[in-house]
Amino acid sequence: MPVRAESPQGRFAAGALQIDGQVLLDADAHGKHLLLELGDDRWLHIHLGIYGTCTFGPPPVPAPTGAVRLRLMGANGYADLRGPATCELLEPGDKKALHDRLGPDPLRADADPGIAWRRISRSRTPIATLLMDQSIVAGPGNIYRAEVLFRQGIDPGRLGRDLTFGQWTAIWADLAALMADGMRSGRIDTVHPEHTPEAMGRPPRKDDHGGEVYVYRRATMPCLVCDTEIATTVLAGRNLFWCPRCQAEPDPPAAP
DNA sequence: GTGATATGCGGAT
DNA sequence: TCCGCCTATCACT
Repeated sequence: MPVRAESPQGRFAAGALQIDGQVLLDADAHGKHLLLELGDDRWLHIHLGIYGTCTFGPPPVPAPTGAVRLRLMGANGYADLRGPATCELLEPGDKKALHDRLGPDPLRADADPGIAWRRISRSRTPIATLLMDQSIVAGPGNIYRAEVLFRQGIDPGRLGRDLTFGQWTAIWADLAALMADGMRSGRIDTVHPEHTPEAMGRPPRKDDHGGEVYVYRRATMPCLVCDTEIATTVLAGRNLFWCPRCQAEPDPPAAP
């Protein structure tokens, strides 16, 4: 079944023309990169970046609203892509180069966390920064890095080489579980059932990013577990959040 | 209406 | 380390 493609916004008009009428053969994802196979070893490469969205709807296909970079239409509905950082057609061989520059993805069956550990265990960079480096681990972003470090009680400023293998194994397993859950639900929830506001007898929360979290964007709010004020700082241009008490380790590293 | 902000990242400095 | 990309949303006038 061929797919219809168009670029109402116009910025991907040439690409949409090449896609229009082709059969989508396969889909692949590595970290934050989505890849759709078009045939002849050609793949459509999409990365949403920080702004991008992809929305889906059933037929009938409505007039596009907003800046729709790419609209794909099939028998069962349509998909609208807005504001992606990347929307391009890859030439043969480009896909392999993409995989090669990305670290293991906790959601992929072929992922080898040992490859990431080799980099992390030799690094003098804070673990909170390493977890955002897609060439080390592919997939986690600013929410998961803050939340997984909280859940594992790890100081974000701890250097990669000061992390124990056990801590890394726990981080990896937790990321795999959290991200798989996020894929299923379409939102990021990281709070254990016993720490939900209801279970703790607290008023309901109003986080605006969609999910229940421990520390992300909760600066100056009390920690859900110990009531300590959540700390925040800008690390490598991104807002980092952590609980100074729950994530204080016996051998205190410098603040990030 | 205006401005700040956002689950990211590449390139310039 | 900072800037800019690119779009939508929300708080605030």
